[in-house]
Amino acid sequence: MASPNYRLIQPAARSGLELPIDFDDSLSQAAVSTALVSVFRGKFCDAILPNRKTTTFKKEEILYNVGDKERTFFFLQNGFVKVGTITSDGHELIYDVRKGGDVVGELCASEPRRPDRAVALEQTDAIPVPFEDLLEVVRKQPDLLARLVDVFCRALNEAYAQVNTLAVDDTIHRLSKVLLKLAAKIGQNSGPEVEIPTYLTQEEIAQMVVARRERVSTALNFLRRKKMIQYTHLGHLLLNVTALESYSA
Amino acid sequence: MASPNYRLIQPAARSGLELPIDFDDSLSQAAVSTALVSVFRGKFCDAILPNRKTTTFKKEEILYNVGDKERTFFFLQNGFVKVGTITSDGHELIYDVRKGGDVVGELCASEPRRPDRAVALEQTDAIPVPFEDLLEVVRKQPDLLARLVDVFCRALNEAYAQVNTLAVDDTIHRLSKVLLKLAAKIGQNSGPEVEIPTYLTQEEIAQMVVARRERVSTALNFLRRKKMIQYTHLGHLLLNVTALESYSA
DNA sequence: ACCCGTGTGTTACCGGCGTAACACCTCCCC
DNA sequence: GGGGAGGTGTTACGCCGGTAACACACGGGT
Repeated sequence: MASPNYRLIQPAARSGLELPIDFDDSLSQAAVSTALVSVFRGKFCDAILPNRKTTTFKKEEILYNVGDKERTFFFLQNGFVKVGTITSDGHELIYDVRKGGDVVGELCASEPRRPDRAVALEQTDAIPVPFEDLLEVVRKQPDLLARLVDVFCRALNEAYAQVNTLAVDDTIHRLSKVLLKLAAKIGQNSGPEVEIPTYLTQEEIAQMVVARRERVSTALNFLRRKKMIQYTHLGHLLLNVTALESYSA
Repeated sequence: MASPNYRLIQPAARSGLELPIDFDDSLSQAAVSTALVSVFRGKFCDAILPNRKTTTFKKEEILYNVGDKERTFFFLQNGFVKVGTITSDGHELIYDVRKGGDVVGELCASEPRRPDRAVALEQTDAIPVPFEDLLEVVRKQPDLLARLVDVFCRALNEAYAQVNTLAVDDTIHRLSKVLLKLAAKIGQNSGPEVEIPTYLTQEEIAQMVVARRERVSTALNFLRRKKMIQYTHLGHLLLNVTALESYSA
């Protein structure tokens, strides 16, 4: 498990460290999560989470795995988690990344065995809640119903969006969309750019893009040369969201 | 809008009309829908549908379209409907096919504008129900909650399954899986085989497989030569489900 | 009877991406 | 400090599948 080991690439990237100039401030809205973030915040947390124990998962630790039979949702308190599966040919595939405030594990609601898995990207605190408990709370507080439905519906929308991009986009455009999705879901404003506040290997990015790591490496450097992305000293990604949006459109 | 215009292909297919011999009777379970079928049947229908008007949609007619703003679910009474979208490059993409007993339109729950659309494949009767009415019913009859969640969760599972197959399978394997999904969702037992009881053009099948029509044409004939599929006199597909299953595994 | 619209079957070409193979870098640990 | 492990960067090769172009089949309308 080594640290960010990218090396600064060729003259093109090395020669110009100044930022692109065409920024506007529509960036702020990009960092507003469209995900499950805060959907469950507020009333939901108040109704469900008190008197429950939080569990801490270390980096790389598995919250739940493919084939697991317990039906529990996890309410993330902080940290980052990747949600995905292992494909039939044994490779990992990442559907989504979620952070504190989000819920994971919702796919267990209709299957006896989980088809997916969730793994901590950083140390993460989460509160496991049995699905039945959740239903019970919603039954007693019907005003929470819309929020529960919303969680599923948003996930469904994202899944279809993924199908769409797989159907029409090439690797670079899919990569751009993955980066924008990360910005929207876990990004933090960092000056005029948006930072992805966790370290992702190229392999992991490739598992989100659905492409080989080698292609993603080349594509990332293409975007670096275009000044659409750069790295922080920690190897975190720094995204020029507006540029990426106009590129991936 | 012409009728089934496939032509029987070359010697290989023409010379042998006898069925493959290795059938067992595990076929029956293949025709059991894993979809939204009958999830909403029974109590749900009793609670929601009485006193509502059914609308009839002719073949090719649109139940709802991309961009629509009304939030209504449609409870299908009979017929067949394709659910999909129009991609950014203007091509159609089909996520799913549903039949009488299923619900469509659930994606409107969290978006102001529909990202998807539903089109009748045959004449279809459907009962539109505003999403708010649905929530109201569930709030009053909390025992329906699990079923509502189940609808979304199954759709989510299927969407991820689609992502998985796009990530790992080539065209022929994706085609096999599409056919098996159709068998499971709308298939009818017809002797030892399962019939798809509506006519689908190769173009439509291609939109489900996510591949060009030309490739699907070739792939279908490959499967015909292998005796894994055949056509009825109406151009309906007849599937050797066990053979397809062992092939696509 | 003819034509045209729609659907199917097939092939040649070429581009994107998976595969394989390798170089180099950084960190960690012995 | 040397080696190994894990991560990144790059290229040559080959195949799958998109593109384009065309032939044929059928049915409906004039």
